[in-house]
Amino acid sequence: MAFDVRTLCLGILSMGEATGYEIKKVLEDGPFGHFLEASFGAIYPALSRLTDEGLVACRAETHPGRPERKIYSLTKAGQSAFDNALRSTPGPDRFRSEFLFLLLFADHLPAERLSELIDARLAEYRAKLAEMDRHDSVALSPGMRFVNGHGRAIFTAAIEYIETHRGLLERRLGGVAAE
Amino acid sequence: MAFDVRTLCLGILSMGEATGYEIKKVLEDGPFGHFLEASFGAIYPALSRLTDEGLVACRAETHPGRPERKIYSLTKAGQSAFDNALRSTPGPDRFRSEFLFLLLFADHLPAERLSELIDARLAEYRAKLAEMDRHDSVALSPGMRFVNGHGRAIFTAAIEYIETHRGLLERRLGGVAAE
DNA sequence: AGAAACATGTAATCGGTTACATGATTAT
DNA sequence: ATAATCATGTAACCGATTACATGTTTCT
Repeated sequence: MAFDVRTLCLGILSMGEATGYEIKKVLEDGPFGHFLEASFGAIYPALSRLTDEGLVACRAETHPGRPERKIYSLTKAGQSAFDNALRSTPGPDRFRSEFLFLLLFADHLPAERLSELIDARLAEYRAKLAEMDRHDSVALSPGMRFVNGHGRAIFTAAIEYIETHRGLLERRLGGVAAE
Repeated sequence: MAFDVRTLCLGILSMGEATGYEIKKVLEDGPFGHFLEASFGAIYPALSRLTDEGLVACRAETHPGRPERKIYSLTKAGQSAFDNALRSTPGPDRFRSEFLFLLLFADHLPAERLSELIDARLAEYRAKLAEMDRHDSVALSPGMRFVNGHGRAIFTAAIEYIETHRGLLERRLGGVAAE
């Protein structure tokens, strides 16, 4: 079994019951947000299918005048399916960056725009880092703390690298050799 | 225009003419390999379409008894299409890691298997790092050097983090508090 | 008053992977 | 001998995104 949205749902539900909406939120704002994501259009159908297959159970809370709140939880079959998925060897990490692709061709860009781009990205990274710092003050399992720390380590390294080496791209007409 | 395989091909061809096969190789082994990839099944159709649209030109070398070698190069229209694509704002970085997902549930895993997994991943990261060090000794454009250095910075940080914090996952029964 | 959060779901579309098909040459 | 590299292409399939459809409640 691959680590697709279904497995993702199983994993999140193994931490406790949740609705589709909450799964999406935890993926967006939780300590996994920097390396996991899924859209509603993927989560809801996954949850239905998982229910049909008996891997999750669904309890509905009805509030008149609005959509039901469907609270999902892992069944025993779901637990063992997930433990099974956990036994498979994880595939390679995938990192794709349009930003880095752009920087490859930094010399095709106006200097001003290049600097803007770098500043903006740096700001985003700093914001993510701050978010991760916030996560760390919340009570987390060892796995989550490790993973959150990993994210912090990587973003810190990226920021530091970009800050100290951006001159390589922005200094167009030679000059003092750095590093 | 998004940064899809077509744009990727345009970008690589802007560095010089190449065949589909070579584009794939440069993506696999070149200094971009850690954040860009594409399969033959995506590259060849992209190149055909780009030819139909007049963004690349194709010159075929025929060698009797084997498939033609089709050498592609950017046309002027292709160059401006690429410069145009470069003007668009890059989307967010996407990083997905099944490995990290697995570590989230480290407590569900047998201790031995966990250690194996970490060791294996560490070895892979070190191999990638060594590859990047090799790339750096080759003459590279500033953009490529920056990007290659960025990869090195990130992999170095990841390795160091995992090495110094793996105890958080492997030490199951409490013990000395670290960090 | 208006935006954002809460809440679920479907359908069209898409970009891309995987597997298949073919076959010569070169290195181990 | 056998595997790897060179070399191009097609077709089936897939997982997922985006946009759409709907409607309440709460915050600003």
